[in-house]
Formats: sequence, structure tokens, C-alpha cells
Amino acid sequence: MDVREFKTQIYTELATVTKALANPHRLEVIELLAQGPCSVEYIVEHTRLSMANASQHLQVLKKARLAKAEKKGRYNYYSLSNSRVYEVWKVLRELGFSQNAEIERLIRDFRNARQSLETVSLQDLQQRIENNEVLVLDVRPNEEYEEGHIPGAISIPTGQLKERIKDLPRDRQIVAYCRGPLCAMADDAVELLKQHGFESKRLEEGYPEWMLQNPGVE
Amino acid sequence: MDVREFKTQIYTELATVTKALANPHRLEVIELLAQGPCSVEYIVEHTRLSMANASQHLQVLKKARLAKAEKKGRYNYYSLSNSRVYEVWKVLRELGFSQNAEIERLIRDFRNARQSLETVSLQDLQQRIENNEVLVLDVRPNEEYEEGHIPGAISIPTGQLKERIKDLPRDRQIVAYCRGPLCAMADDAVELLKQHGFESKRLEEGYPEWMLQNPGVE
DNA sequence: ACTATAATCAATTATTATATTGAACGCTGT
DNA sequence: ACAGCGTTCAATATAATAATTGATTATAGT
Repeated sequence: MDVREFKTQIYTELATVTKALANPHRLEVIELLAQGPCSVEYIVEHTRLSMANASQHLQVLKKARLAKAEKKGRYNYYSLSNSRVYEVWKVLRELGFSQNAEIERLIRDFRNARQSLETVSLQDLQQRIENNEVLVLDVRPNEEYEEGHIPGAISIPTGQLKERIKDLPRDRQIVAYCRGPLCAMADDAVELLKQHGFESKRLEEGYPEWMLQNPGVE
Repeated sequence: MDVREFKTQIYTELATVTKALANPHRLEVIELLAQGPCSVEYIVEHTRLSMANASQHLQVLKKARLAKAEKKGRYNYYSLSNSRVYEVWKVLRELGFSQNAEIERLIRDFRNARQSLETVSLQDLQQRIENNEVLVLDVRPNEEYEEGHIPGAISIPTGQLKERIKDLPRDRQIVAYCRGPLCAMADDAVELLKQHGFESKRLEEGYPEWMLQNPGVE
């Protein structure tokens, strides 16, 4: 085969995969799928997408082999085809953060307003879990916790935190985590906890990043 | 700021960067830029792009802050804004390879035809350079070699290899490398070398991948 | 069999991306 | 100052992408 033709074909294939990633809604959907299999309905509940539009975006991901679908009864559960997809998402996000001062500023302002600017890194957390120094709090919706969570973490979705806050211990720092660095649930949790006098920080990353570093662990 | 608005802005920014990557020509251009600063003319010579079109694609990359431009006289030299860009390119390529059997097949067939299927990994190469077991051959155009190369490598562009092949030693294996795994120059070199009775393999990766692993070294 | 629900499909419209052409700009050397 | 060259700009035509609407399909429970 001719070299030029070979190159054209490969670059075209690679661009097709990249195009499937290059949409704000699909980036958001990928972050949701990284938490575990999701029905189309679940995606719709957690985004601003209409049913038909969400379905179409999911099909774009599926066609590019970034996601796969499994039918169970009336529901169609989509999930990422493998962890490499989230890895690319992560590297893209990091590139965006490093190139784009605007993104960095947005996050800083957002976290500043919620007193969650100071974060705990994944490495720190792992160390401090071993030393039994922290309570790890999963503030994602319960469905996502059930699909997988950091071992030892307890589940209190952000919406229920206010009423269950009295059950939390005051002798340890509370590290809240959620879907990832772009997810605001942990920030809201930290804000509420601090208002009630707890010592609390958010995990800089989220559950999918923890999964990447601890493959296979539940 | 409202959570929804915050997310929309960030995902939109990230998608903008990703869109700048999501084009076959720009992926090819990025691979060229990863070899070192290139003028628009140089890009045109090594692709199938017209002058105006190449310029436009470069401006897309620049606008997304993936590339930067430096004017020297009549020439405008473009280069990647930092190594993170190539890193993303690399992860995207690996994702493409793993998801897409078609790409894998294309490369296998291509290399099979040139007897260059068996490759040397970067790690292997580094080990064997230390043991002085191999001759490292840079078969990229001389301009790119001058911009940076693997230490100890000698430069013979593929086009000149036939006439200079008699100068090569026969006591060591020859490892040829070029711009990366999608570049065919090393494959063509290996084919020619084998025809002349040399023992030769291509480096699986290319110069940019070597650079990522050895930052700052010339 | 009938109904409600989850998801998809098909058609339309609006928006955005891409390639081409020819003209214009800016720097260099004479 | 001017010619030549590399590059960019502007205008245009074409193609691809995205969101919306309403209709359709498939399944579970009654």
C-alpha cells in the first residue's frame, strides 16, 4: 500500500475517535459513565440533555467504540468500553487546565466561594487512610456508590448531608470525594461540613481517578 | 456562580481544545511539529496541504494554544506549546490503536510488506545503547535531526540511504528510527537494509517519544 | 391484549468546520 | 524603491455536526 494512503487512513481513523470526544456534552457524559454503567434516563437526570439528544450522543460514543451498551429489560446501560477512555479524558483535562488560564481561574473562584480550595491528593489520601487519620465520605448519588467506591468510604449523597451530619465523628478530618475535579458535590459537602465546625477537605480527584490507580479493586 | 453554568463553561473550554485536535490533517501536523519547529512551507512539503490550508490549520492549533509561532524573517516557525500536547496525541493514538482493529491491521500489513514487523521498544533500545550493541540510525530529514536526535544516533535520511549504505558497519544490529510509530521512513530503511544483508529493526516509537522519556536531553 | 415507560429513529433546521481561490501583507536582498 | 517570496486574509462553496420535534419500537407489568 502507498505510504500516503496508509497515513491518510490512519489519521482519519484517529481523528474520528477524537471527534467523538470533542463535544462538551459528551465530555460530561463520559465523566458520568466513568462512575459506572448508566441508563439513558440517568444521564438525562444528571445533565441538561433531552432524552433523544442524550441517546444520540451516547450512540456517537458507542460508534467510536468509546462506550458500550448492554440492554437489561427496558433500560439500556451504557458504560465506557475500558479504562483507557477515561485516561484520555484525564490527560485532555490536564492539558486544558495547563493551557487555559480561564479554566484554572473558574475552578479557583468556584472553590474559593465554597472554602474548598485546599484539597487532598489521591496519594495523600491513601497514606492517611492507612494511618486511620481520616473519614472518607462519598457524596455521589447512592447508585454510583453501589457501583463502586473507595474502600472504607461511607456514602452520604450531598442532598442528604444536612440531615445526617449529626452522625459524623468529630475526632477525624473528613475527606469528601465525588465524580472528579470538575464535579461540585464534594465542594458543596466541604462547605456544609465547615459551617458545622467539622474539619474537612475535598479530594482533588474523584472516584474514576482512584480506580485508574487501583485497577480491579472494589 | 451557579454549578450548571460553571460546568458548561469548563466542558466547553475543554471541548474547544479537543476539537482543535480532532482533524486528520492537524494530527499529522502535530506529529511534524513534535520533531521541532517547522515553517509553514516545511509542513506543506511533508503533507498534502496547500499553503493557505496549512496556514489555517496551524492557526487553529495556535488559537487553541496547542502550538505557538515565532517569526524569523520571512518564515513563521510553528512548534508545540509544550510536551503535554504530544503526550495527549500519544494517548489518543494508543486509544485509537486499542479500540480500532482496523488501524492495527493497517499497520501490521504495512510493516509486514516491509519486513519491519518486529520492532525494538524504547526501553530495549536504551539498554542496548548502553551495552554498545547497536548502531542507532536517524532516517528523518536532516533538518529534523539537527533540531534534536537520540544521542549517538547518526543521520542518514531514507532517500540517501541507498548510496550511503556501504559506509554502515556490519558487526552490529542497526536500529532505525523516525518520527513515530505512524511514520514509514524507518520501515523503508529497514526493508532496504535487510535487502543488503544487514541485521536491522525499527524502533517502535519515534524521536518525540524518546524526548518525552528524556526531557531536556539533546 | 393493553398500557406505561425507556429508548431510538427520522426529519428538519441552525450552526460550525473545511478546502479552495485569488488577493493582500510583510520581510529580505538588491 | 522594488521585486520576490513566504505567509496570511477574505470570500465562497461544500460538508459535517447538533438540537428539536414528533413518531416509532421494545419491554414489563397488569
